[in-house]
Amino acid sequence: MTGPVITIKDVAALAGVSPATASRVLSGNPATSSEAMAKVIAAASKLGYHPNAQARALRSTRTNVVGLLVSDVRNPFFANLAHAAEQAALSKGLVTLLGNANESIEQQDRYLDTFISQRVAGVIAAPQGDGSPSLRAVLERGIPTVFVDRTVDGIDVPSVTTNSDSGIRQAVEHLARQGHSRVGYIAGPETTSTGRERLRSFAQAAHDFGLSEDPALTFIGDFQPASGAAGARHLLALPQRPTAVLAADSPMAVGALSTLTREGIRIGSDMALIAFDDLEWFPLLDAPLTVIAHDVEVMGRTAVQLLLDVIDGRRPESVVLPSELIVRASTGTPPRRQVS
Amino acid sequence: MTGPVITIKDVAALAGVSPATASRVLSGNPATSSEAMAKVIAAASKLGYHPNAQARALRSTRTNVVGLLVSDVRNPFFANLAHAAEQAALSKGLVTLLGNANESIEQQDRYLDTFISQRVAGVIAAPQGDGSPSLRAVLERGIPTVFVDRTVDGIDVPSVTTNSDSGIRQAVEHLARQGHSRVGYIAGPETTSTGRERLRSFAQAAHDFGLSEDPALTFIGDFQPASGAAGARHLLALPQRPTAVLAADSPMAVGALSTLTREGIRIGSDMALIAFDDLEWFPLLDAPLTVIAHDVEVMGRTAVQLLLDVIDGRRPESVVLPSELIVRASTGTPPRRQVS
DNA sequence: CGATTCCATGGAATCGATTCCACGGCCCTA
DNA sequence: TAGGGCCGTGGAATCGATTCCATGGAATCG
Repeated sequence: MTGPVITIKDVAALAGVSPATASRVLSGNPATSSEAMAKVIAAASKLGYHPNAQARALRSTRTNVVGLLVSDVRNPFFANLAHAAEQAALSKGLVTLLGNANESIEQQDRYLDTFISQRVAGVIAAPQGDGSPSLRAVLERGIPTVFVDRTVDGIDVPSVTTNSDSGIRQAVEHLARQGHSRVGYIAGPETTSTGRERLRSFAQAAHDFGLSEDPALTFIGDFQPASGAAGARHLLALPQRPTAVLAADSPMAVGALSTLTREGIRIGSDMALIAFDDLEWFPLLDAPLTVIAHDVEVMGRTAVQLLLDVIDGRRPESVVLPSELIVRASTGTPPRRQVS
Repeated sequence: MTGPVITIKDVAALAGVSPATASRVLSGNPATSSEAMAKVIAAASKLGYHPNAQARALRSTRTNVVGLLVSDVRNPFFANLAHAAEQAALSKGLVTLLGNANESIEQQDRYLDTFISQRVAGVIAAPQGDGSPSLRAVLERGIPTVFVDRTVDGIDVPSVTTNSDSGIRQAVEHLARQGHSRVGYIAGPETTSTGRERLRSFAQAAHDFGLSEDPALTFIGDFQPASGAAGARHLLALPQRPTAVLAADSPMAVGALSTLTREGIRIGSDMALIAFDDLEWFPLLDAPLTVIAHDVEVMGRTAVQLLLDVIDGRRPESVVLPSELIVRASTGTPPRRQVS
């Protein structure tokens, strides 16, 4: 069943050199003669040698594995982020161990513990909560870490995040100009920095642009589709319905959209809708969706670059990427006069 | 910078036992006294001990890491599959190393080599091509392997796949009944088993139900959005346009949808459209999309179960899951009479 | 031409855990 | 009471690679 295991000794024996020399050749150490190099390489490929990463990592205390912790790969934002980061890492010779926290702090910690045990070269995380024990353990061990998309208050590591505030202000201003005064907001969970920040931005902008500050207009969701649907149901059940809805991420926007559509409400005329995050199919909807967009691709690549900087002992500055409003038909028409 | 590294010796010393005993306690070996157990556990948690997975794997030649190779996490089908498999694996105590082949055989091999070097406990792969060297190396080493979604001709490993044929026949029959006779097909690449099988099913069904067998109606894409758009452009440029289009996966369907919409073609009335794979937002489109659906969740869980069987030395039967047509408005109306 | 430096090489220690093996204490039975 | 079996424990070997250190031969310099 299990084939023969080829070790570096087998390679060395076939090449007629010592394991030490074989190791030097195979790990690119310059102190080797070209003839030894040729023989070792020939022997390795002849035997189909695959170095044992465990043994290598154990001795050299270095690995080429980075841990990437996201909250849910089914969220296209994180799928794209994971893809971008993974491709960027690969191009630098690093492979990615993907952890899915499932928006759960417990699962997040489970993966962080795994990352520690695997002695990963670094961690890129979209963290939750406010500094779980496992997250602190990662940092205490000095494992190079960067945050992506989200941060944790009081933990000072380099990060790449989106400035949600500008996009949200643009969105609120846009709605206010269209004549909306009651705008529902489906927020992310308060255990995430993005959930908190976007809510704060929305509240501030609503105040600044003279929208209703009725607390019932805010529904706290969990960044997943079902809570978007729940949020929409909540907003529809209010005695005074909002005329526009802003959702703090795209899965919740999809959930809300689904509920609104099922209730026979026409997006763009009966109700305006704006999503945070742009997806490639949002323009294809009946009423193409107005969104607050940001560049996931750049975010992923930047996170890898920051991590490499940290690994190399530098102390890179955090990066904040812009967000901007893209107006489409879902906010195309002014609100109907309130029948009330 | 780097914190102190806690080894099992430190734990043993604090607990007042030998490293051997500490190891037995920490790895659940029953041959330990309850007092030793208590002391070791107390010491380990006091020191914040995280076992070195490398050392453990090196000695015991077992790991709790499984490699999951998909072609593109940005494809929601694979994102959902990865999520399902990862959650199922996690519940069995396994963590997942995710590889993204990006529909490229070269990247696929790169990850497979990494899996070998990492000495993963098993591999779940959606393979490409026909048995690349790295794939053969995985199998020759006796690494437990299962295929998911796709297979490779001539390589006999347990797999969990979808019976696309039934769904495609239903789709073709449905279109034929609606009066369509020229149906365009945007196929997957011939380097994948799903690409080949679905094309074969479509051709056979087109023949059986009396549709045009004009080869120009088939466009070979690569399962990615851009090729769906290219396929749509190709079909629109034909002297005799088709009245319906079937796309072999959802990203290509989205690409096609995007092009068709931009060209001012109304889905459901000017042109029927069917996608393979159902996404949660497909019902939300202007013309909700008719799809051939299958259960990704079950596929992911089943793949993990098969892999565990193989790891335990059993020889499980491959599983074939059903697919079925879900009719929505995108194929709602019969084709317009050909103006030609 | 002798002394010094340089460099490729091999031997052996090492990383941190697991596990084989031997040992000693205890209980049970003859 | 003596002998056999059982069980928890510690010492030491081991996994496969890297890397320190010593060595010997070639090259360089005065």
